[in-house]
Amino acid sequence: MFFINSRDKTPIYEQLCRQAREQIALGVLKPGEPLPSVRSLSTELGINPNTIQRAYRMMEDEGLTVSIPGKGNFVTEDTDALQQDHRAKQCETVRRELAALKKLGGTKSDVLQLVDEVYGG
Amino acid sequence: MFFINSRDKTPIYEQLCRQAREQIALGVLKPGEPLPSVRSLSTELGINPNTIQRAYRMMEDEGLTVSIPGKGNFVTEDTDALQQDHRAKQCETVRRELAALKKLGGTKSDVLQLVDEVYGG
DNA sequence: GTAACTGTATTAATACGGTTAGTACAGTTA
DNA sequence: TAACTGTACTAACCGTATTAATACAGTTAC
Repeated sequence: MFFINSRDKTPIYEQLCRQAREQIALGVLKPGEPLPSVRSLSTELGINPNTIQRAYRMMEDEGLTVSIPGKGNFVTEDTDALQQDHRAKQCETVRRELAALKKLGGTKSDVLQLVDEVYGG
Repeated sequence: MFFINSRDKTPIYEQLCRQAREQIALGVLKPGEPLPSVRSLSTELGINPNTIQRAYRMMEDEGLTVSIPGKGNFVTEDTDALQQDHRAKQCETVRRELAALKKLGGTKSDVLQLVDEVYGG
C-alpha cells in the first residue's frame, strides 16, 4: 500500500502523504478503509514510528484520513470531494504545462497529437 | 535578470539555475550574453557570493553557460540544442500530466476544452 | 481485569544540506 | 598598478528530517 523511494529527496512523511492523496483520488483507497497501524507500517518499511506518525498527522490535517485513538487511522468517509478537488488541481496543472509548452513554441497541432497519443486517435 | 523567491523552499542555487534554463529556452538570454559577475549579483540579491558561485557552477555543469576565469560567465553559444531539449522535455511533461488526468477520469473533451482555452478556439 | 493492541505526545540526539563568512590565489583589463 | 573577474577552501551556523527512547491513554479480545 505504501512504499519509500530512497532516491526521492522529498521527506518520507511527504512521500507517504502524497501516496495516500493519489490512491484516494484514484479510488484505490476506499472510504472508511483502515490504514496500517503506526507500528506495523513502521516495521514493514523499516523506518521510525515517529516518521509514520508525522505522515499520518499530515494526512489528517489534509482531511484525507481520520485518526481514532485506540482504533487506528481510516480513510475519510467522503472521498468524493477529495477526488473532485484532485481532478480540478490536475486540470490546472495541465493548463499550466500547456501554456509553458506554447511559450516554448509548441503548436496546437503538436498538442493535439499528444492528446491523441494519450487518448487514442 | 535573476530573482529569489524566499517562499520557494528549493535552494537558491537551484532557483537561479532553473531561471537560467528557462530564460535560455525562451530566448530571453541570448548566446554569448554575459551574466552578472559573481560578486555583483551577490550584492544585488543580498546573498552570499558562494551561493552564486555554486549556481553558476551548476549552470556550467548543465551546459547552459561557460565560465572564463578573469572574464566572467557567458551563455553558451549554441542554445539551439538546449531549446530543443527543453521543448522535448516539456512535451513529455504534458504527456505525463495528461495521462494522470485521464486516470482521474478526465475525458478527451475535457482536455480539448483546456487546449482551446490555451490556444484559443 | 489483564494483555496486547491502537494512537498521541514529548524530549534529546544525530545527520545532512543550505547558507554565510572570511580568506586566499590566479587570470584579465584598463 | 589597480580593479575587476572566477576559483578554491575551511569553518561555522542553522533549519529540518530522522532516529531513539519513553510515557500516557483509549480499544479490544480473552
